[in-house]
Amino acid sequence: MTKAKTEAATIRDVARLAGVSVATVSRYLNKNAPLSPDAETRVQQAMTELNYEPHAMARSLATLKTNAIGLMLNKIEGDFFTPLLEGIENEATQAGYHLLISSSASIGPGRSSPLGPRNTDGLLVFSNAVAEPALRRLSESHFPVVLIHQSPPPDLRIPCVTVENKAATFKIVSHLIEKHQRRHIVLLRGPDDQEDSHWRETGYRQALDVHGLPFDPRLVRPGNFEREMAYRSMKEILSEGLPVDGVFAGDDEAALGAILAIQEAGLKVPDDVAMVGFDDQRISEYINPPLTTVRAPTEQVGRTATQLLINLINTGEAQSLTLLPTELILRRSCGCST
Amino acid sequence: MTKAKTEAATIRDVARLAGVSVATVSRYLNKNAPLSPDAETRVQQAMTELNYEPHAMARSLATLKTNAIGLMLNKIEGDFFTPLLEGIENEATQAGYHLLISSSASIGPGRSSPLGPRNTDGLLVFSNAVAEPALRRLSESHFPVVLIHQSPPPDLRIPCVTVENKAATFKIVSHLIEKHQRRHIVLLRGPDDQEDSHWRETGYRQALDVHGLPFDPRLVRPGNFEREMAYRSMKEILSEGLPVDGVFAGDDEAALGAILAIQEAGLKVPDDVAMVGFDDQRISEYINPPLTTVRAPTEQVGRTATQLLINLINTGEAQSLTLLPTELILRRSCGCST
DNA sequence: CTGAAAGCGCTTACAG
DNA sequence: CTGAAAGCGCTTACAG
Repeated sequence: MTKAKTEAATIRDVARLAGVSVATVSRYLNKNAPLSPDAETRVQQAMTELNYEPHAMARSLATLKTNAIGLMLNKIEGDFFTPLLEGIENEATQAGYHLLISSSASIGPGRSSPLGPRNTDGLLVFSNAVAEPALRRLSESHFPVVLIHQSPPPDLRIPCVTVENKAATFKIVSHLIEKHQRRHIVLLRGPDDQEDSHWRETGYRQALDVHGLPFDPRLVRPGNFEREMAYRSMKEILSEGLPVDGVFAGDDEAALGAILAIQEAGLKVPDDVAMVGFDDQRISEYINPPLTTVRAPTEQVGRTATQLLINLINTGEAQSLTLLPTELILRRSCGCST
Repeated sequence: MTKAKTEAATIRDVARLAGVSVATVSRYLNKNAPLSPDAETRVQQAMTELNYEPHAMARSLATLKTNAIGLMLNKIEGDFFTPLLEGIENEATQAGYHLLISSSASIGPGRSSPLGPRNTDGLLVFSNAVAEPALRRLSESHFPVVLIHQSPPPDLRIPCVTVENKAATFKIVSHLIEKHQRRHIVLLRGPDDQEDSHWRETGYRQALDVHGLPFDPRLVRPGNFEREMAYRSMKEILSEGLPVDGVFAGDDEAALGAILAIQEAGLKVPDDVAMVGFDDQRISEYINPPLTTVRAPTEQVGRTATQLLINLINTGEAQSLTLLPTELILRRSCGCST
């Protein structure tokens, strides 16, 4: 066992060396009360001489503030995870907060969440990483929570930040219809338990609607934001002989699988079937043909959510819904020549 | 301000309700002393009735253990970050530790590291995220630290886990020489302050050496593990008219830039110039031609480092060097036909 | 402007 | 097996 902790100087040591009381040192630390210049310099000196650093835990216990925020997510994976975390970590440490991370995948079932009021001042919850009952409990005890890419249950006022899924999907599907004259556009749906899926489906339907195209349920298949699933769905739909001239794949990952299925069927992207995705993963620019897709400001999502959470911690208030704008990235898979 | 904390039940509430002393509840919690069955059930009941959860901070203060480990890195970015963190987070929470993350990039200069003996039981340090003097201080106070992808200063015994950079590079460069008869192989060097760069350079030189090829300093250029830099270096070397028939790019990112430069010069990969990288980024499989490279077990690096750290915390001992094996991924850019 | 003292929620010798 | 009490390192009314 290490003894590092017992060797470190405490506030009492500093007080003794400076010839002042513990309270005075504390006041110097927190700069929350006037101090004589004399005392100030003596404390200052003692602190540097002892190489003193306040003990975070002790301070937390005394103030009932932890100066930490927590991030809960399902699983650490995927292209968007890094920029999301980068945004969060940046804002958090800039605001003087520590960042605790926990993925529910690695918590054994049954064991309760390791992150909560006991060790954080507030929580960032990504997608459906925290089940509704637990969310409800947190919310009812007025514990600061901000949701990312998921809206709260209708009766709970928990702030949420996400991206313009619906509008972006509307735009990209409309692009297929208007610019490239596609009429039979497949939708590869995302997983049911992710809210992004639903908004994207809504955007897809709206785009058909506005352009007077009929909604054909046979063109809607599971894609699950996965390459494999999308591949199989696409294979299947092609084998059924339905007329298909375009695909909104749900996300880029699914687009990968769908493109493969199309090419294996001897058809061409985009000539025979135009393809669009969502996310703008890094590889989407490199595949053949390069993928037309939607870029979401993921780092910004992280930053904004963190700012909101810190606001919520400090003031008790935060905007309830933040929708960040997305950007259409036109490449060759839709038929554009760029 | 939230009042969540003052509403939560404390150990005292549990004791009162159960009709026992605070000490008894504590003993039940820690299961570190015999307890009468009667007391046990009463405490048990009181705890569930009050929905009691021990306060982590208070416990930390009393035991001088934080039950948290910290991860320090320079910047949250890149393809390997996600698997690394996944491995770390998994091991940490499985062992009952919290994970604190801090990137030095987001700490203002001057401000001291937010992670240390005050709020963690041990630190994982990635690459050169912590400067040597600070590392020395930690090590001298016997604070548990494990280094990732970086060895300690020679006089410090800090455990380190990394991958077989040298052996892997030796193998992949030898492959270029033996299987594809390349004789003029460029080395695009990584950044000087990353240890990986040096081992890879050593592996490159060894491969030339063993095969009786002369080392030509004109073939060694800065690549910096960056696409842009590699592109420029490659452009330059090609314009100088040196005979070049192969490139070890340092990493995949650099290979991207180098391939572009070669193709822009009207040459073919791999026919005119064979290309190999290091990392096996996700896109490396999708580029044209698909990149031959080295795959490192990044998640495993994270897991192993975390296990070592926890061992170090508990026993004071840990293996000083762990070298994880890598895997050669043969694709078309080297001339293999797969 | 400054100090003595109580308290934050826990753990752990020390007695019994 | 169990309780009273001191202590972990800080902060913050309360007096002065």
